[in-house]
Amino acid sequence: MDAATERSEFRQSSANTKPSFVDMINILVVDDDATTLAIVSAMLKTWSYRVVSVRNPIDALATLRAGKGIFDLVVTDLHMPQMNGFELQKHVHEEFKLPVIMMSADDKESVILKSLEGGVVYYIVKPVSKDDIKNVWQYAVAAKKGKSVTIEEIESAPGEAPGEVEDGSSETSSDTDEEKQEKKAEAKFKKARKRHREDDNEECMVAPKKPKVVWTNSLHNQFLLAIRHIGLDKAVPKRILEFMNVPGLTRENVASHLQKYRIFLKRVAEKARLSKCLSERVFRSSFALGHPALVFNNVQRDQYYSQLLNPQQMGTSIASTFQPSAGNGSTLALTAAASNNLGSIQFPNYHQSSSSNSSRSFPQLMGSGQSRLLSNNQANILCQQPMLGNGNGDQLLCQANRRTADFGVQQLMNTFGNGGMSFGLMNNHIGTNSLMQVYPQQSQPRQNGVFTFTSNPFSYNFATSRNQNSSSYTPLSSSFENMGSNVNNVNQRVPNSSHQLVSDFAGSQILVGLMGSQPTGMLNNITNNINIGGGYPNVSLTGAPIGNNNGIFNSGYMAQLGASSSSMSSSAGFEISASSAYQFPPSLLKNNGDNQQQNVPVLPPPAGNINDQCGPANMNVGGGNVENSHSGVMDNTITTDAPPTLINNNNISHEQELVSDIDGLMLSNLFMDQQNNYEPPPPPFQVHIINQKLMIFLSS
DNA sequence: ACCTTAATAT
DNA sequence: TATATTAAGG
Repeated sequence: MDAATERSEFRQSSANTKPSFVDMINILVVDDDATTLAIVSAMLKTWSYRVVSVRNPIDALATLRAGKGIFDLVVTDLHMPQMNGFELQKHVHEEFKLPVIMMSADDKESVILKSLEGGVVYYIVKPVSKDDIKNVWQYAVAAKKGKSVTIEEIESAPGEAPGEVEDGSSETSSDTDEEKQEKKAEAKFKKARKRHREDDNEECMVAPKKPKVVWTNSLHNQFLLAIRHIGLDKAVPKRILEFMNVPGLTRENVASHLQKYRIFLKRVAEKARLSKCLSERVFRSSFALGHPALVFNNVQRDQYYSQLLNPQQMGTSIASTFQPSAGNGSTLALTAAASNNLGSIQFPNYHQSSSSNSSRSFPQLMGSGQSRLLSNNQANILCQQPMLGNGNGDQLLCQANRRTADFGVQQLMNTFGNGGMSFGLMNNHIGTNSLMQVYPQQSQPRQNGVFTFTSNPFSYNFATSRNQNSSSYTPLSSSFENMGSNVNNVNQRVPNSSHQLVSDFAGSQILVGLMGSQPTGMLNNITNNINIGGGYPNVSLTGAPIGNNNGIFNSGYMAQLGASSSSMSSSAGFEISASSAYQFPPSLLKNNGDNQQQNVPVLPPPAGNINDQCGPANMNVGGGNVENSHSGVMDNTITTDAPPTLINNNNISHEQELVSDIDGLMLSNLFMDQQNNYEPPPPPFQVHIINQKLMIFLSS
């Protein structure tokens, strides 16, 4: 590759296109896990890199020795039996002076920092995405320039082009040797590039263009890490740049991004200020939100399938893209009807029976647009959760997992008096009512499983609940007279430290309702699968039993996918929640004598063909026993005490049938428009629970 | 010298 | 739309 070729290739990269010379770049991939190794290698190859993969660090070093001079870059796993990635990097650095990229599922900041400080040029949190590795050529090029430019540097003309930022840090900083070395290489890289640009000017008078920085998730995370490390108040472009230590990245790039980030923060703060229900504690909460890395397309899903089979390293990437729906025009059309100050909820796609209520709209999801910045990775200062709410102070806080400390705080603030958490759907009379509560989604260990959604259940999921000891229930107001209440085991359990995954579930895209519970007398241990291959199977749980360590499981699932979409970025908030209350259209209610229920929905006519694998019901919303043991208080409600049980089309017990009815109703409604026409189903998606992480796979 | 902000360009 | 650039003021 001659200089001109490379130069033009470099320019091509300005449009975020991969320069074709990557097919000259030889990458050694090291991972003891064959699956990951294969995946990463394959991904690299799709970007036209030359790839050699080895299963262990020893082989890696041997390969490097055997092919001395061939390789440009080493991509290695961190955790390997013979020698970990750190050690391998040291060896590679000492012996071959090659740049090393680390991969690991470990997204702990400390580990990432240690890696970077140790000289790793780039840290990729598994799962590795194609985008993560698309541009690794930059590291190879940077390193090569660092070596080859030395002589040219002398003859190159001094002076910077406008906009080109001199890396003054290399002289002034008190960095480690490794850092200095990297910075040196970086500076050389820049100078080399600049030199080429000058060549351009001479040769063809084409104004050179720097490659436009694409703020990939990982890059953004590096940015956030830097800010977190430096402190928001002291985080200025230069320092961020120094900390990020990304070859080719300029201070202007960082400044631009920082500007955007600050605008975002301001907007979030302003939104919050306007929300009456938002107390500071909410802001301080660490939400398990926006872990968009958990939302995958098919390709990524397939990769995860592989990893599912090799669960050695399932981690959550801190790299995330968080794109709530409201930003792309898919406003969630929830309406809240409230004739009194207690509020109620109306779902948009069925008839609301409580005619006395006047409707008012829910606003859009908060945090649309630049929502990646909202994602809850550790460096997100505000850890803000997007939320629904209306101008009347009603808030639907989509809260996912929270840290232990927050529970304490939250509970102190909770004036509902029923042991529940005071968020979820709340109105502006917190403390004076105990109507609607969506309980916090708590981190609970859960087993792997795969939900397959072949259509789009469209519902919100609200809860009333019983308290910790299951002895009393949150009363429902008359304004909810038609609302079924799926009372689940919402007893709270403060997750222990090992469960306090802030990244456990996505927040705004995914609100997970896998709520565990302390064992109570009313709850049965659960080992059942949920709706496996039968019943109302469009939500079929085809995986292993889901439950927590105590065998306790929530009894309700609902999901909401706000917009049908074929891409991650335009997908709307997805919600799965355990506890649920639902308002049934009166036409679909019947009196179920056996259960003395006035509000038992009738299964509506199915849409389309029904067979054992498809039907109007797309989710199994709960299961187990349906009872009405609280008629004095909740005489219009259905409660499900037991965890979900297998629903079998061929042999449905009475209780199960009831639940099935609910399922059918709910889910069929989800696809009915106001005229009771069924809406076409959205693209299929899947929900996977893998190693306590919930992932949504959207079809692409 | 660098940062911030706003406006505008690409 | 996201990022870059520029200009002006601190």
